[in-house]
Amino acid sequence: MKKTKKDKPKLLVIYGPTVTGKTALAIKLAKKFNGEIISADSRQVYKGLDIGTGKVNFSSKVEKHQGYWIVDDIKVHGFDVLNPGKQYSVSEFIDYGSKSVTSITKLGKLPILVGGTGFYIKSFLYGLESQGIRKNTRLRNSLSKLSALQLFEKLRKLNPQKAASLNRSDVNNPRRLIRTIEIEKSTSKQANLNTQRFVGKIKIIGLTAPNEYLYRKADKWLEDRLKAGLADEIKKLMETVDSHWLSSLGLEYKWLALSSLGKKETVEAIKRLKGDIHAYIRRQKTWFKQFKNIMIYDISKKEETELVVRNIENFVKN
RNA sequence: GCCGAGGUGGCAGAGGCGGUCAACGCACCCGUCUGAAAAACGGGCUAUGUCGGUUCGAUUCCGACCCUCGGCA
Repeated sequence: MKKTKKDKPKLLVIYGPTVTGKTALAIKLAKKFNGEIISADSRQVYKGLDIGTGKVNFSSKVEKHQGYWIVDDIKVHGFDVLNPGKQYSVSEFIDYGSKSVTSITKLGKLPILVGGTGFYIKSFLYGLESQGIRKNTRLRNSLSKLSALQLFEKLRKLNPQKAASLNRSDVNNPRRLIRTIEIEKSTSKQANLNTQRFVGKIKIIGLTAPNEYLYRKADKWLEDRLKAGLADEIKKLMETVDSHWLSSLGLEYKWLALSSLGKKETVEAIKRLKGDIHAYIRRQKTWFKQFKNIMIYDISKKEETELVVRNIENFVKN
């Protein structure tokens, strides 16, 4: 059978800051439109990070597998992909996501990409040119001792134009500078440039709400997770995983690890954690403008949430 | 009531022996983003308790008042 235009793959994307109910909506939509979910979340990929990453609501029926969960009878790809302590990156996400989309599409189902990691979603949809340029651990180790200023000088010698093009934020950002140098030093730079991206019909739904609304919801969410054993989850992880790795994850894994180690009073840690979550919500919101043709809905307004389903109905039937 | 200490931005808290004062952190707001992205990084916001006095000039010196915290009663 020949493929017609109708066979062009479709992808539904749901993006939004934490606590906007992305997963719950995705599950609802997956049931309604015969879909499967792909989690675009840099922390949910780890096994054992369940409560803190909010993989699912407590009321959901869950069946865990390596690399995916079945939640309320819906398959969610991208959970428990690797063990805690390991490194993950966008590049791996792109590969994983592509494979998942392909396999879901083959089943005749609708792939639904949902997550709060804007960088992953953007790269997946529009491509990541430098994807082929791998990380160079030895180089990174030696560069990690240098200051941002020193790194910048190094980059300027390698590629003055590139150095001059950096914005004020990146000039002071050691991590970004190291990566930029890494790309410059890559011997097969041109050959490795990759322009692969998702090809097909895309529908992007953004979920949001006013800051204060999300802050309140996030604080409540955290209190609930604490009652549900979040601290124990982290203590358990600390038995097998380096605490530096844990705290490099940020948010709950950082602050509760610190308090568990006695480096911070628990009350203080929770307070700071809430502040960090609020800041994270703000940062996530700035990603909305990175997506083309995104339709943004305010979840604090009931009318708008009803529009979402209708909107997607059109996309699916098209 | 008396004695002592003190009142600095939304909070916390430095400094300043009179000269556009005003750090850092937290909160809040805005932003950056091509292999760590819940990371990393950039920018912004608001202040000297009140009223007088001395002085060219007061956040800094003097006085009164108000308030807070200790101690004595």
